[in-house]
Amino acid sequence: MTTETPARVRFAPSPTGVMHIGGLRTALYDWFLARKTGGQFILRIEDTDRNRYDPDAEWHIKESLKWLGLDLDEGPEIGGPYAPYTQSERLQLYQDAAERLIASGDAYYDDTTPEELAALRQRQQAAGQPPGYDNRGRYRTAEQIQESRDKGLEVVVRFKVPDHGELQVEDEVRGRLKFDLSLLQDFVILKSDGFPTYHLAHVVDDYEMGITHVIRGEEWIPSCPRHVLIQRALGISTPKYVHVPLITAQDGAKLSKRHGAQSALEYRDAGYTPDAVLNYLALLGWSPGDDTEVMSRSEIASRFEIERILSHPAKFSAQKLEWMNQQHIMKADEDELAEMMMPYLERPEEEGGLLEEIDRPIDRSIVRAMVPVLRERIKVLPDVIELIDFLFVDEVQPNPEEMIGRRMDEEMVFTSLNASIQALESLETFDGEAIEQALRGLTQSTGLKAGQLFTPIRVAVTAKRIAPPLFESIEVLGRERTIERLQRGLAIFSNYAGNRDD
RNA sequence: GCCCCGUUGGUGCAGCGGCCUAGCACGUCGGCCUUUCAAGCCGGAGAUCACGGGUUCGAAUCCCGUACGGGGUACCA
Repeated sequence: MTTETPARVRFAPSPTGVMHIGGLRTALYDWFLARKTGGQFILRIEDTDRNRYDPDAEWHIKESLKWLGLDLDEGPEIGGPYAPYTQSERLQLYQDAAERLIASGDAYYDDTTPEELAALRQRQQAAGQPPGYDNRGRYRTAEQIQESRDKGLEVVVRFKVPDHGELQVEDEVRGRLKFDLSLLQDFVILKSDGFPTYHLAHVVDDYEMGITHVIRGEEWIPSCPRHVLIQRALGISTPKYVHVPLITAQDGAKLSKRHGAQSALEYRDAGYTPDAVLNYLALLGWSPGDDTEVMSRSEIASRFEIERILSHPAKFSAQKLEWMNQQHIMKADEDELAEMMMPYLERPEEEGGLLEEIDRPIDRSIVRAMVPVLRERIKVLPDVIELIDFLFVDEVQPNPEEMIGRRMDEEMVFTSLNASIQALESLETFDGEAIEQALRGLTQSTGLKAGQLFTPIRVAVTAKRIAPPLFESIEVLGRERTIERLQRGLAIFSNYAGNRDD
């Protein structure tokens, strides 16, 4: 492995809503790079838009990172050498930077009102011209600005973009990007409320915090020259830029509510494991270079390379995610898997948990015992519920009709039930192996085929047509309850068969 | 409109000038196994590598156009 210098990377979301999986994927790449190079993974909250601020968002972001297991080295609350890590607490820094830019002639105060801007835009549209600021504020005098201030008009600070020239930016994914500066208008760096815009704030912070790699979505490419311009004017270094491709929905459009779950925690609630989501997301925009798909987080972290990040957008496939989840469930440690299943079983019935009548906390030893046969039968964790609920209730309600399987008659049902009751009663040790031996032996003595023998038993014991393997189920249910159910099944079936004959 | 990025089977990737009669995975179809359901195993269908020009002895791979898709064009990030 090549020796790499430790990367300092930051995940810098804006607290404006739930954490989208696109953002999560970016955080993932940050984390992988930090872990692989032995660097730091930093969380920075970019709350410079007071209008869109959502007080719940920060919690949601942290909860999402925690769930995925992306541990932070620095961030709000936990702190770090560059605290604070919330931009609204760092305003002085941005204001100082803006003043420095004004002093050097790279920025200026602008009192153009929103109304004027709107009117300008309208005129441009009417004239068929491209909309954009016309840099009119460049020519304001200090006196004019003061006058506006006295009148109570709002003043912003704009960055002065060179009128012409080409600016090149090195992107780690796409190579050299070129931009024509004559097409870029002067842009706001400090808003009239004293808050910085993204452009100023993140450039200042990335520098202050020693960020080495800026990993962000490709929607930032067009404004990248602004960032480099600010850096040059401030005389600070440019970090490595890593613009990662977008994640789109099946129809190629931006992922949204319409396309199924979008927030990280929704996937948690739906029963996806963190490892599977992490694995799947990692592959959406990156590949290890060979055909390996199912990987542990440490394997991904060690194989992760910026050079292998893709430059084209990836479509999110819920189907493949399901498969990935299944793969991780099948590879998981059995004790851990049982623990992972518990919350889904325990949650209230109306939230998809076990029936209300079943007392909580539920018996985890039952779940644990069934894990080996459950794991390859579920795609998401809550799938276990309908597979094993019969083990938790006192009584089941088998449908006698279902006891008559394919190529079976009533007589066979009676034979199966009677013979199995007898066989199980006389068993010395009641474990899966003994149960299997005893019941399989019955095919000889009764002349029934396996399917004919087991179908009535399955229905009587589980009241299901689709159930986990029988022998394990019976072992976990216990001799007494199994026999009880077989007898009750027999009674129900007799009643059914009797009525049917009449 | 203008600017930027992208384009390999339905989907996600491999491919970084000859080993490609384009490989893997998901999905799909058929079979085997089998106490149900899964899992597993075997096999099939599915791509003129968006299109058109170059460069080269040779291009999915390099260059240029076109088309299509996406992104940006805010006192939002």
